[in-house]
Amino acid sequence: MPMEKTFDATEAEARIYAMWEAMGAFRAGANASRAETFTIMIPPPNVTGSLHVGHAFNNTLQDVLVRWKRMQGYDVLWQPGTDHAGIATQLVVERQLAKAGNESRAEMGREKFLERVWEWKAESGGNIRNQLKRLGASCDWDREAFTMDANFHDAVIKVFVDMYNKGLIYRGKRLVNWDPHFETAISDLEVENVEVAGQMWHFKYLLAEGATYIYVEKNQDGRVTLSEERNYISIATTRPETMLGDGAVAVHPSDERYAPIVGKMVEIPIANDDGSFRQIKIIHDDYPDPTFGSGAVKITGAHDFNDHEVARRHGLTMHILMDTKGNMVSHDAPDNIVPTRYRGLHRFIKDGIPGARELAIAEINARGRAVTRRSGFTPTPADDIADTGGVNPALQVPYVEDKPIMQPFGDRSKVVIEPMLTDQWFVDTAKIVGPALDAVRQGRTRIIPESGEKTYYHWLENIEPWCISRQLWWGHQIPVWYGPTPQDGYDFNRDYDLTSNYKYAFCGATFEEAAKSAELRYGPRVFEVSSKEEAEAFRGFEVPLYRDPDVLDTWFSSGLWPIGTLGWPNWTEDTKKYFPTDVLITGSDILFFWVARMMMMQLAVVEQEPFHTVYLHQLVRDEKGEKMSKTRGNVIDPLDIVDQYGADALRFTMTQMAAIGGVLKLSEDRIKGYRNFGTKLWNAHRFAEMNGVFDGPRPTEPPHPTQTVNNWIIGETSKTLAEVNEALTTYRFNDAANALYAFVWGKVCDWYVEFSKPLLQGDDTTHKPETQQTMAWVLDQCLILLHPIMPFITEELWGQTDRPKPLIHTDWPTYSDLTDPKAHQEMTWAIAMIDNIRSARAQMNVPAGLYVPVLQLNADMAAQNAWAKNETLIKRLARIESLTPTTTVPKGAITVATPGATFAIPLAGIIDIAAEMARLTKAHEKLTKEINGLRNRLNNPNFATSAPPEVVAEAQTNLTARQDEAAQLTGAMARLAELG
RNA sequence: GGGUGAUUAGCUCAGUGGUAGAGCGCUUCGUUCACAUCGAAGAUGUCAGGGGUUCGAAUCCCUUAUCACCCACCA
Repeated sequence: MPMEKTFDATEAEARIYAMWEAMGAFRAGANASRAETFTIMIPPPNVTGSLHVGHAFNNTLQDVLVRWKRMQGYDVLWQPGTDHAGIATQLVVERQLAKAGNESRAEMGREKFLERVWEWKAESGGNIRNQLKRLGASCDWDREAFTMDANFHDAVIKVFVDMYNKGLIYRGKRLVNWDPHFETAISDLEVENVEVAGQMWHFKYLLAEGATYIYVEKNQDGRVTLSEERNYISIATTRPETMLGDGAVAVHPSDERYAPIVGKMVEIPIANDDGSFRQIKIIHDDYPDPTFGSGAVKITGAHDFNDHEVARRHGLTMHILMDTKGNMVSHDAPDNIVPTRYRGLHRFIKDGIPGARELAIAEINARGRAVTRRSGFTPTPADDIADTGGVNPALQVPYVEDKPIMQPFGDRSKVVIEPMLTDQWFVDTAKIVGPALDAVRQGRTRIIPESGEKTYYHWLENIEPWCISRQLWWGHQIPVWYGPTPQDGYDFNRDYDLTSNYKYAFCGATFEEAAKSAELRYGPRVFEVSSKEEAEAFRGFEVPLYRDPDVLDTWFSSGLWPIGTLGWPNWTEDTKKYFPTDVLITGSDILFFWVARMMMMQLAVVEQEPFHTVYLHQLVRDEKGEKMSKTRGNVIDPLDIVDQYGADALRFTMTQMAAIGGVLKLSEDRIKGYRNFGTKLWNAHRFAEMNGVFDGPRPTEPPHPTQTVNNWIIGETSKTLAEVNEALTTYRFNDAANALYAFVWGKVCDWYVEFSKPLLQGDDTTHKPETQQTMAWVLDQCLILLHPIMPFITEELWGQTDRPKPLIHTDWPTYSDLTDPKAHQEMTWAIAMIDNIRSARAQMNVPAGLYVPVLQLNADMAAQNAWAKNETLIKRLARIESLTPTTTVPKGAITVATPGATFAIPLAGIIDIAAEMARLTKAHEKLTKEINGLRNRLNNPNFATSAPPEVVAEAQTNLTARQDEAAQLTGAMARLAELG
């Protein structure tokens, strides 16, 4: 049955993928003919996720490598799987519950809620897998892993316990980024700063007991610009509500303005419940910048990262002002410093309800402790902010503020992050960072592009402790149980997050394990309870231990992805065989989140690098270079592309654009272009089929034909193989795709198929069969070489004939350079001649279909030979009727100069002499320019002595050739001039 | 503030010392003869500006400008 005119991607892709799966084509070790392994771990997408263009790009590149290596006979494992994605997943399920009007998470309790999450995972966790399949991803799906699988969980817990026992994990009260919406700590890396128009307020902090000082301000020349007696220090802040927790006011030691009052006390301008004002000290610290604001900074140790450092240096009390929801704390504990009227208020205006900030401003304003603007400040209309709630606008200064926002990953909401002083678990990264740095520095792991290494060093060399606890339910629960501290009694009645109440911690993979160490302290009286409330209820009985309710940061578990998916902590056959893996392919945006952590953790756990190469690919943007986002409405859904143009077109486009570095701007026009490429390949096969090329057996070895064209295309094929190998070895995916595009379209279709027509369509008993054989072989090579990038259409074309194996398991070729130098030279000449004749004809408006007689004025041996051997082909492609040697050129002929030969096409009456003269002049000018350039180089004595000989020789050859051509043109112009 | 990278054809981008490239778009011509998802021909460049190294620079160095991203951030 003859082939269809085009490839039906939708129908064929599903059928072919099913065929591959049915035969187990993707299984680890499938088609392995050698012992070496090649392992890639998929960067696990969120289990909540659906495929976006970033995934499509990332997985296309992985699949290209995997298919290439599999065809080469490596024992290939591409390990798929998904990440449980703590926050994102918990949120999805919570929203679902709310939507369905179910009990909330809090109402249903931890156990029941987790059941719901697992149910949800079972229902929709497989979406992304099916989407990856549509792309053609050849993962070993039988091994699909999940970061909450039982074995993976064991690995995670074991690592926690080991690291805990080695002192690499500790619990501490630290200032962390706090998400008041989810009420959990988040990683520094998850915070994104967004510029917003904010305000800065200036307030007077009065000196205690009516003290005064002379405030002197100087300009840069040291001249006094202001000198007055003051009883206050001016403090600027963007967050007035935090002044309730101030521990001091800091000024820079070099700041002369405040030298007289350092060490004195000032009053916080918000009254305590009893009407008094809390007093704090003015201290010296290097942190304040004397040139910014008033140069004096209020220090709120519990709610600002910089202030926190200052407070620690000076041993200041850190007053916690807010609860886990971002409201002012309302409990009655004696250490609550918040005045009664502020308790329970949100920290700032929300839903139109004024919060602590607005109340504070109003009170301060009423007391006249706002600082009016100093001279030199010109108010603008923007200063009159609408929602000031009766506040004197004079004391507000507009200010561009960087607000920390929860990074808008997936479904997470944007919420302003609050620095919070809480008890959290940390990895002491400084202790494990060394091997991860050395691995890259010493080249055991290479990062591509190299700039990634610099970024990697920069971050790791300045690494901060890693907060790994999250106040969520969905995730790996921290394997630590708390027991009572004897001196505190059984005191669990304080707020878990907001107190420094120490509890004895016992770590173990299971309760039994943790209990063993607990018994060393308490004796054999411990038992497990499910919560601290329950522990409280058992006060006075035996010793109740309750498990830390927090879970581990998702990145802590995904940091173990390479080894955890391979069976570790057991050293299984798989672990031994496939670990360490080979290459990690991922976006540069998760270099710190994930790559650096995998390096640190694998090295800490098994002292091996998890992979030898990290390829950081571009981030995908829209055609304008903007991030794709739902709000911008510029999202390209890769599955829409697959539906419309087929997976191969998308894959080829992405591969072709995968240059090293930069961003990838995806546009639909390109995809369309590469869909056309598939059609072109398809039609070349159609041509072959119609010409009996596939009638005989397919040659598996390069044929040895007699015809120049056949030898030529075999040589070109071998060059392409070398280019593709080189490109993929060096991760230059775009080079591989471009080499194939240029070969298949530019060489095979544009020239070889055309050249082959007279041979195939004649009935010569040697030329025809050898051309059929050669074309069959060449087209097979096209399919093989393209398969890693365009697996579907190539497999479909491969299957047009009976084959021993499907293409996916066909051996990647190993032949080396098959170029026949004579064939190469002849074809180069023939192509140049055809190009030149076509060009001259087109420019002189010779009808395209018209066969013309051509006169040969002169030709060197090579040219004569090339003509003689390929006369039929050249005549057909250049539309030449006959070639006649001659010494005289008739009137009204156009001249065509070609390497080593000059031709004339007599076109009396057809041509326009002026146009021909213009054409020749233009060509001559171009040549002259080149000749001058070459001559200047060669005439420079330093060139001959300094440049490599082959460069000099090449320049000389080029010069001779150009001069030759120019001379021919000059002759033609002279003849033409005689006519005119 | 620190870091990294970018600036090449109308557009999107390759190109790490040896005659400036691709795709798309554009212009002209052309469909019985694999393919109009096509073919043939053509036009288009101070390789951001300035300086330096070199026989030779889009490429290496310095500098200026603009832009992008990452990290840290001024209360």
